[in-house]
Amino acid sequence: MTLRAVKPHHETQLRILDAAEELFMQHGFEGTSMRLLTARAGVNLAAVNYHFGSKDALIEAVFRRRLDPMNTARIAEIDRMEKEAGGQPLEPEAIIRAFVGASLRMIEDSKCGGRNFIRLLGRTYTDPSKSIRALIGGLYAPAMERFKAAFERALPQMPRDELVWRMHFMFGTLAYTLAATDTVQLIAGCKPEDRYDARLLEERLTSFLVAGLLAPQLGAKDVKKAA
Amino acid sequence: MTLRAVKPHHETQLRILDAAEELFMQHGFEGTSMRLLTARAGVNLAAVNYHFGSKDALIEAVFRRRLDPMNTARIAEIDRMEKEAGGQPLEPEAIIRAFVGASLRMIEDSKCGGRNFIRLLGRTYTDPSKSIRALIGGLYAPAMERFKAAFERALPQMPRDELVWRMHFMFGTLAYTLAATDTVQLIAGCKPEDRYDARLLEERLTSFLVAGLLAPQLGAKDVKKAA
DNA sequence: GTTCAATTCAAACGAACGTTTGAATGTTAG
DNA sequence: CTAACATTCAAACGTTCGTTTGAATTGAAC
Repeated sequence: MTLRAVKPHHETQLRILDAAEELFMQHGFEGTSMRLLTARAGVNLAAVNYHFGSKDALIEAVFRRRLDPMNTARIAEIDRMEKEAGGQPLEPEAIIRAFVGASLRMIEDSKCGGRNFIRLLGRTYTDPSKSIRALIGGLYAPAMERFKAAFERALPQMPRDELVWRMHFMFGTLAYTLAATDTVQLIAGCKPEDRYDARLLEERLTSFLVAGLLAPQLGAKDVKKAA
Repeated sequence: MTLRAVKPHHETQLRILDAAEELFMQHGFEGTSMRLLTARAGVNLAAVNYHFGSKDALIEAVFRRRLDPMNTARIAEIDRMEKEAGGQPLEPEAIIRAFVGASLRMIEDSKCGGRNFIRLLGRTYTDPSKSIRALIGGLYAPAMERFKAAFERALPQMPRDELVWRMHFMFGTLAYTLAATDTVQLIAGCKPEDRYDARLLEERLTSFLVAGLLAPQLGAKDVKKAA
């Protein structure tokens, strides 16, 4: 035929990755069997092992596909903002927005299909498997270091370990918010009507995180007393 | 024999619950097989089905054992504080401390063995299985409602949906902090030396959460713009 | 048209899973 | 002692898991 379909560097792999993203989110890694996954993707059972090698390798590929570009974009945005500021340290709020925005923008982008991934990612931070957490940690490490440096420049008066803990809290708030989209209903008393508005959520989340990051620090006596 | 061991309302059940708590935390529910679990507990393979009925029923029992007393204690503490205040609304910080303290105190109490449970609990909020999240949600519902009422009295000027979101954020921060005790190292750059000091952590966490709860609210224009 | 490598396919592999069974053992009461 | 019950035990149940196999099919190069 004259009009050839573009070669998608093998569509089978994409079908598998998309199905895996959705099913891993719904049922977890161990709860998703290869038979269900390949059936959903419309490919043969052996296709995963042929194209990816193993189920574990597929899991890694699922995360790499989205996480690598996302964290690269985060770092690039911080670099751009710092260059734009001309040596001046950034506003804490701007740094937070750069980090939070990258996740929330993926929720909106339905074409990217990243909504499933974001929820999957949120719950994988606390996955029982040590190897999976190590994988995620490794993929996040460069961005984490970059943001820590930006925060240190923005908040030179804050002790190092205090900053580490507050970044941990902020990271956790974001992760949980993305993962547990249905737990809000538990607090609210079940009203799923409130459709996810990523823009509004970003404002609420940023406001919360900025306040937490800049919260009054413990006095030396408090730390002493606790120790 | 004359000296009989006290009957612990069947020690086998306790051995199973303790082993389940530890192994569920380490490997997750699906990642923990009955054979490994019963071997760790030092009981026969069939003991779980005999005493609890099924693996799912065991999971529920693991949560009920700790969660019911914990949330009962939380509600009792709020009731006590409100009675002590004599009709006056409570300080937001006091409410937060009542909620956070119940979790963190269990970490310290090594006799209770609740440290495993707390970490297990933290990651179960985002468990893929809908039935498990429903179980946790049901066990939390009464305490959640009680705390929401206390917050509404403490912050009468805050819109209802704003409060719901901020409680969601606070709950998430706590859950993640408890579950991902090793992710701090990712941010800090791997230093497991800093042993968990629950008292100090409570101060840090409370300071962060109070600031977040009382953060400046979005202006009406922001909400309008986003919608 | 033939060749050759890449991919898909149906079928099967051994292992591990949660659960059940029926006999053996321990415990309590008459 | 014995009857009745509760608990433990080794063994097996049927099912599902991730993976492998070897033949069939496809698509491009010569």
